[in-house]
Amino acid sequence: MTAAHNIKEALKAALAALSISASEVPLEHPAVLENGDYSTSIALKYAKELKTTPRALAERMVAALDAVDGVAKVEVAGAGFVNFFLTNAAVAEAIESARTKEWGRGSINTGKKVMVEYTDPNPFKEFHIGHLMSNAIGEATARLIEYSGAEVKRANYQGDVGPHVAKAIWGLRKLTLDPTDAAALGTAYAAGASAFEDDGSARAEIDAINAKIYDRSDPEINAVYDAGRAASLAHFEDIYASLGTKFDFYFFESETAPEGLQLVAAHPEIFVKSEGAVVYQGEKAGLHTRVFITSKGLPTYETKELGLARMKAQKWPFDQSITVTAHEQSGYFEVVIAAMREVFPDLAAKIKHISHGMMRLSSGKMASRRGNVITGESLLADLTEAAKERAAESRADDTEALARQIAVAAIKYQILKQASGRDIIFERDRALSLEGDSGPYIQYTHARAHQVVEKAREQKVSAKIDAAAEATELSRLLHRFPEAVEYAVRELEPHLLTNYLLEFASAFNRWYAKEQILDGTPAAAHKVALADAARSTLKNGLWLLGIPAPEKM
RNA sequence: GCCCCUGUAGCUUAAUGGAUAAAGCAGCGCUCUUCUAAGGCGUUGAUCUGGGUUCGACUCCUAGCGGGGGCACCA
Repeated sequence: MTAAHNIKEALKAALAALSISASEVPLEHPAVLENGDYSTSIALKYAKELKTTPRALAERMVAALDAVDGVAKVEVAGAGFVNFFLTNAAVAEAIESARTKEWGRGSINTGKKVMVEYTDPNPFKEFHIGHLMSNAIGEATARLIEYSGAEVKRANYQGDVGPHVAKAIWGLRKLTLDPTDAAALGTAYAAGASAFEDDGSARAEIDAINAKIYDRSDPEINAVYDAGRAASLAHFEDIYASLGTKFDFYFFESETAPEGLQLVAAHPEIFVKSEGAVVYQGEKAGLHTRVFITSKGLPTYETKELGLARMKAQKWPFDQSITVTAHEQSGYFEVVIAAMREVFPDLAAKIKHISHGMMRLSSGKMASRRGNVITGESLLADLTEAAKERAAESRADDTEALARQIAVAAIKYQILKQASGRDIIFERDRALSLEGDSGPYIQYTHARAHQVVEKAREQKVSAKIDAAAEATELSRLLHRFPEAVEYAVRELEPHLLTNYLLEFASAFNRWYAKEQILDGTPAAAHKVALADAARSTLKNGLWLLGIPAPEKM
C-alpha cells in the first residue's frame, strides 16, 4: 500500500481513539518540502468543536498515532498542521518503481470504456489554432484517462455538410479554384462567406447549393464536393499525424444528419413546430429554445448532435462519452443534453461536455470570414522554422525531425500549462519561445537525463539504489508523480500535470547543475538510478501531455 | 435584458479553503578546461473594489466595476 494510504488509515485510527468522527481525512502535499511529504490540517478543523487549540489537538493526535510504514518522522508545525516525512527507504522504493514499472499508471478508471471526441475541424475550412487547442487538450485528456486504466477510443467529428460547405463550393465555382487544393478551400470559403452576408442573390445560390449537398441531386456539385472533401480530409490527416493523434473513429455530419432527423421525427412531443421550424423548448429545463430543423427542412447542428450520440453508442458501447470543445458551445450543449435526457435518458447520462477557453488574438476573436485566422499548419511551420537553428546545433541525428518535435512541444505546452477554462491570448513571440517555462525546456531536461543514463551505460556504471541514501528534493518530488497523474485525471485538467512536470524538471536541473552524477565514486550507482527514474518520469509525463520526448537535443 | 466563463507582479500564467501567494518572460548582476548554458544562481515586483462566511479566503457567498462567450433557423 502507498504511504498516503497508510497515513490516512493511521490518522483515522488515531481520530477514533480520540473519539473524533471524521468522515474524511484531508491529506495534502505541503507547498514546501520543509513541511514534509504529506500534511493534514484536520486538527485545525476540529479544535473548536473539542474546545481546545489546534496545536494541542495536533499533539494529542500525534501521541495517539501508531507507527506508519514508510514514515520516518511526524511533527506538529505552524498553526496545528501534522506533517509526515517519508523514510529514505520509501523514497528509494519510488525510484525503483519509476525504473521498473509503468511508472505513474493508475487504476481509478479500470474497466471503464471512454470515448473522447476532440479536434473536430470542418472540411472545406481552415484547421486553425482553435482546433490545435481542442486537439492538445483532447489528446492529453484521452491519454490521462487511458493511463488511469480505462479503455479509450478517440473520435473525431467533422462537419462535411452544412452552410459552410455550401459557401466554400460557391466560392470554388465563382473563382474557378481547384477543389483538390486544400489551400484554395479556405480562400473559397472566405469568398462565399462574405458574399453570403453582402449579396442577396449569392445568398440564394448558396442556399440552393446547401440543399443540393444534402440531397445529392446535382452531379456537378457532387463532383466538386467529393473532390474538396477528400482533399480537406487528407490534409487534416497530415496534421493529426504531426500532432501525434490517431483517431479510432471518424464521424461525419453527413451521416449524423439523417440519424438525427429520424430521432427528431420520432418524438413530436419533444420537438415542436414553431415559426415554421422544429425546435426544442429548453425553457422547461431553465435553458433556451434552439432550432433543430430549419424552416427549409434542413437539420441543424443540434439534430446532428443527437444523431451523433446514438451513432457513437452503436459503434462502440461506452460508459462515458466526452466531447471537448471551446466554451462558445457550452450553452448549446446544455440544451442539446437536456433534449437528450428526454429522448434517451440512459445514453444522455453518459454524455459529458468539457469546454475550454478560446484561443484569442490580442486584436480580438478570430473569424475565418474576416480572414484573421492563424492556421494550425502556418503556426507549426513558423515554430519549426524558429526551432531549426537550435536543432542544427543539437546532437540530434535528424535535425529536421527534432525541429518539428520542438514545435509541437512549444505549442502544446503553451495550451496545456494553463487551466482549461481560461482563454489563451495567443502571442506569436511567446509561442515561439523555447526557453524557461516551455515545452522545449521539459524536453531538454528529459534529453539531458536520457544522455547521462546512456553515458553511464557506456562507462559500465550500473544503477543501484541505495535504500539508505538521503531523500532529496528531486527524489521526494519523484515520489509524487503517480499522485500528480491521478489528480489531473480526477479533475480532467491536464495543466495540473504540466505544473508538476515543470516543478520536477526544475528540480532535476538544479540537481544536475550541482551534482556530478558519474563522479567515479560508489555513490554514482545511486545517482544513475535516480537520473534514470527522472528520465522515466519526464518521458511518461510528456507522453501523457501528448508531447514528443526526443532523446537527444 | 438574461445565462455561462473570467479578473493575481510591467507581460503571460500557477496556487486541492491552510503554512512565507509560485514560475516564466522582460530588467539588472553572476555562472561553461566538470555528465548538454534550450541550463543553474542571485535580485526588483502582485491577489479589481466594498461587504459577508470561516480558526483560516486568490479560492466560498453577496453587491459593484472591467474583459470574453452565448441567447431561433451557423457550427
